[in-house]
Amino acid sequence: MDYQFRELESKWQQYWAENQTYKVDNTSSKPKYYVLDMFPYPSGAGLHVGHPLGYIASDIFARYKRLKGYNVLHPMGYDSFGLPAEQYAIQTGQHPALTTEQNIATYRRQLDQIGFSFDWSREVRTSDPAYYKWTQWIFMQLFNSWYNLEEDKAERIENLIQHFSLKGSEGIRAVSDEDTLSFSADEWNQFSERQQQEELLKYRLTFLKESTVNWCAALGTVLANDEVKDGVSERGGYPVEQKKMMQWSMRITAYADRLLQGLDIIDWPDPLKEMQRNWIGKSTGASVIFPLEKGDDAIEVFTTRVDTIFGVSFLVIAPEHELVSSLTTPQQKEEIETYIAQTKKKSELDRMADAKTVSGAFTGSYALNPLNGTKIPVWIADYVLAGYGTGAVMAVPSGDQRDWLFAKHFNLPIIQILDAQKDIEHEADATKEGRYINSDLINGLTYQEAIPVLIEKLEQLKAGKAKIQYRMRDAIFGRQRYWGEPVPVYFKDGLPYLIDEQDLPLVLPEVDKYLPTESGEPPLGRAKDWKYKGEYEYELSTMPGWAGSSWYWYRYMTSADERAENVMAPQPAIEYWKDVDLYIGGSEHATGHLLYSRFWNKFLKDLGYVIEDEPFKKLINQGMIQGRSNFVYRVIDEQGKGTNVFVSNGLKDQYKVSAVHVDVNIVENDVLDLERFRKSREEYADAEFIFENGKYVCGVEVEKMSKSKFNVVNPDDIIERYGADTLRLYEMFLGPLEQSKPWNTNGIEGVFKFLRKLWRLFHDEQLNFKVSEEEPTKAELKSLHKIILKVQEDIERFSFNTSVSSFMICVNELTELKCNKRKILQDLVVVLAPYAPHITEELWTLLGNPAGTVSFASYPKFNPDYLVEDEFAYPISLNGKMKMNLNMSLTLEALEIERFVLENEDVKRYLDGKTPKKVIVVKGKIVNLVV
RNA sequence: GCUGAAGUGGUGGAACUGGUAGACACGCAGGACUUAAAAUCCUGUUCGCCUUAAAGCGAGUGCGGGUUCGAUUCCCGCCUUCAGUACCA
Repeated sequence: MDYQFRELESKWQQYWAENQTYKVDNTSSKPKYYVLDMFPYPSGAGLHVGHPLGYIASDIFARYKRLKGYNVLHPMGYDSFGLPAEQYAIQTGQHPALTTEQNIATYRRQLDQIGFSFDWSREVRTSDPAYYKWTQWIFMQLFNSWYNLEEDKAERIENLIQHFSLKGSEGIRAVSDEDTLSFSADEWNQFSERQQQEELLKYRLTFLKESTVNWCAALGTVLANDEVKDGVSERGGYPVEQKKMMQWSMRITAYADRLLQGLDIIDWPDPLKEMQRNWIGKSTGASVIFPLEKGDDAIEVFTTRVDTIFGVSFLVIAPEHELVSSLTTPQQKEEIETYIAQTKKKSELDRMADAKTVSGAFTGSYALNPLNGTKIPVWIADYVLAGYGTGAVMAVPSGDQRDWLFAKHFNLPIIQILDAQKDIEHEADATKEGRYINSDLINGLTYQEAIPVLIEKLEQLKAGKAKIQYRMRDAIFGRQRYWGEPVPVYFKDGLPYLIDEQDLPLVLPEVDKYLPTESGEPPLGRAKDWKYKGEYEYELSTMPGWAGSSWYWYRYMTSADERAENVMAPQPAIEYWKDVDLYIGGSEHATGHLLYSRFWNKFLKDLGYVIEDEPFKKLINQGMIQGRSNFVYRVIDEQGKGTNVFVSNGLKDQYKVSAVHVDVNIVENDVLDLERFRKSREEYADAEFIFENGKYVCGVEVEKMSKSKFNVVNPDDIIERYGADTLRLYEMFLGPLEQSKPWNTNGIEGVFKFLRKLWRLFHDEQLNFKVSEEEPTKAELKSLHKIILKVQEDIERFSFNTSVSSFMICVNELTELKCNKRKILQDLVVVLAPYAPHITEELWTLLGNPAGTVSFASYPKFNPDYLVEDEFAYPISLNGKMKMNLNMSLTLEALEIERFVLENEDVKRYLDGKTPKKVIVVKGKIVNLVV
């Protein structure tokens, strides 16, 4: 039989499904290995050829680990809450659950035909109430916890309440809001319920807070910082403005330092770790309090260069700073108000674009340098951000370029503070070298010496202390949307309370429309009779997209039928699987999903629900698959109108043309299929062409893969034409997994030919299955063991593309050797099985093995003896330039090699009578003659 | 601006710890089989020079330097592309 990939692939896919071949047990004597893919949002467009790239890689890895004797967990599911389904619901009135259901069915069908070894009994969907019950449950745990800095971990809120009632607020070191009260135990006990709850809210790890949020009017919701790109929403590109709103937040900042430290122990790509470090943005410095010249108020600043404090010639506070109005003197009032009005008008985008122009206004008031009492003018300027630090900076023009520009612009003094600073008349010099001058008590000291002196002095004066500042903000945890997890909270007297645990899940109610209410409340406000215990108002916002994906890998640890109703994940399962050994996904989740997941994981660990500090031990980023668009060039006539004449790419410069996207599916190797082009659109029906070399060649450009660019390639089409094994191999063959690259179907024939060639090794001329029982030759064994070693090395360093080439080389060699020996082919089948599971399953069965067992065979043992050579064709180079090869025995030592080489006639000819100055011999590698 | 990644034939890419640059594949050209096409197979294919040919010579991994017997690989400077981030005090 010929290689009938269609029959063969569907046969095995059916077999695997019916026999639950990839169902995994939570008890096994084998070591565990957990391979996870970032789960997809099931969009209406279905999978394009770029989506499965990472899944194929992880599947190869999972299958390889199985062959290596591991018990492998490789699950898949859907992040099925999200905006697109809701936007679609708004437009069509169709319930997002229905759309989502349909989209998942499409995804499932597409995934199934690629031949993944997923254990589907463990599937999760974040929008399934049985799943989001536990997302809500985790929210409740967060609400019922606070962060104890003494223990450096989260604890139950009961501990805090107990402490308050016994000792008051004394001795509590917690991550909390700024405005916590100081009280005695008696005072606490006399607080009303309301006062107590209000106070506790300042400590809870999820809490309600008035915060400035990114409000996206077009989407009708709040967005997290990582959902806003360049001042517009990441999804849809709508404008985003700053707005103050009461919002649920997550106290992720409590974990900032642990999130930072954890990066050192996980095996992730460095750029990704770097992104997380930047996002967390830890800076070490000091807070310094500048008392005001008049009144009792003071301005607190954060600085990383407290050593420059004697170079401070003015303070700058953010226009939103709370002291602005009290600082503004009557004479300056108009100027300040004009400036504030002006900055308010500027959008985020303008502010960014405008980074170079200096602007600001003087308040008219002065502060005092706490160390020497110097009078310092206080200015406002929008380069100081209200949200970072204290919203105030001490300006040191001689050491900071921004301050320098400001000082020059407004004619403020520039004070030199280090003798090593040079040319501060022309720009700031941020050096830490040299010794201090003009600096009072640190004059003559170095940077290293000055810091402790200053910190001590500031503490003594109660005017400052060493401080660590983070850029990361607490995460806003609410969206004014319908299609998300309801927050399990109701309100009594305006205060939030959790619903009873036994009332979980709080199921998403039905609404008549998926739009905000007339009074501007979120869509949940439309739900009829939706009240807790028929009485209390529920929270109307829903959880953000990242909620459901922040713990899902634990849900996979048991199959659907084993999932006990009363736990997030059963303890024995967590103890067995522990963490994810390999996580594959895109780097676009660097500061969102991957940070939030680590945060929730650490929290769950603090409370003792999970075991590992870090959830994802090793992570690989797969590169993005870009689209590769094709263009035709329409000739424009003298009137500037488009004609129906199209000119081939190579000749387009001779005409006035406009480029038009053409569907890549009617183009092959950049040559246009004219018939299909004419049929593709009515206006093209009588198109005429100007050819080059008798063909119409299309132009090419790399762009995002999208429908509007007609460059989407659907895996279904590839599978229909070449089969899933070819698709899998080709996606890997395209290049290194981690590199972004455009999809180009042009080379796929080569991979397909390879599989046919492999098939033919097992068959005679008449395509009858035929293998020989003869003993293999040395050459055949060498070829086999080369591939055994190569694939093993490649997979372990995630270099899947090089394995595919090596498979081709191996099959080419075996074809050349006319090898059809069972002892070679059977091992080759196992080595190839992770990459091409269908054809290998078939060949494995033809070889007489029990059906469906190749996945659990043993990876062949590599024997280095078969690769030992007795001879080597040494490259002989002259001054490092390769000239010729000379065959020599590998037993020869350096001196013998040198003699042999110098006696060779051809070498003598190259030397042209000269004697080499030096002869470099590297045994088994190279000979280099230096003349 | 800062941080990170990358730059190799017509194309995707290989060369893993400094040791034969261009493996493997696509495309292209030529050939075999065929009435023809498809499929399959064979040969060639970095560029330039020289040559009827065999062979030979020279250049060559973004650019300019350096270290080394030897550099795609290490070091210094620069250019370009992509990604992240953006007045972070």
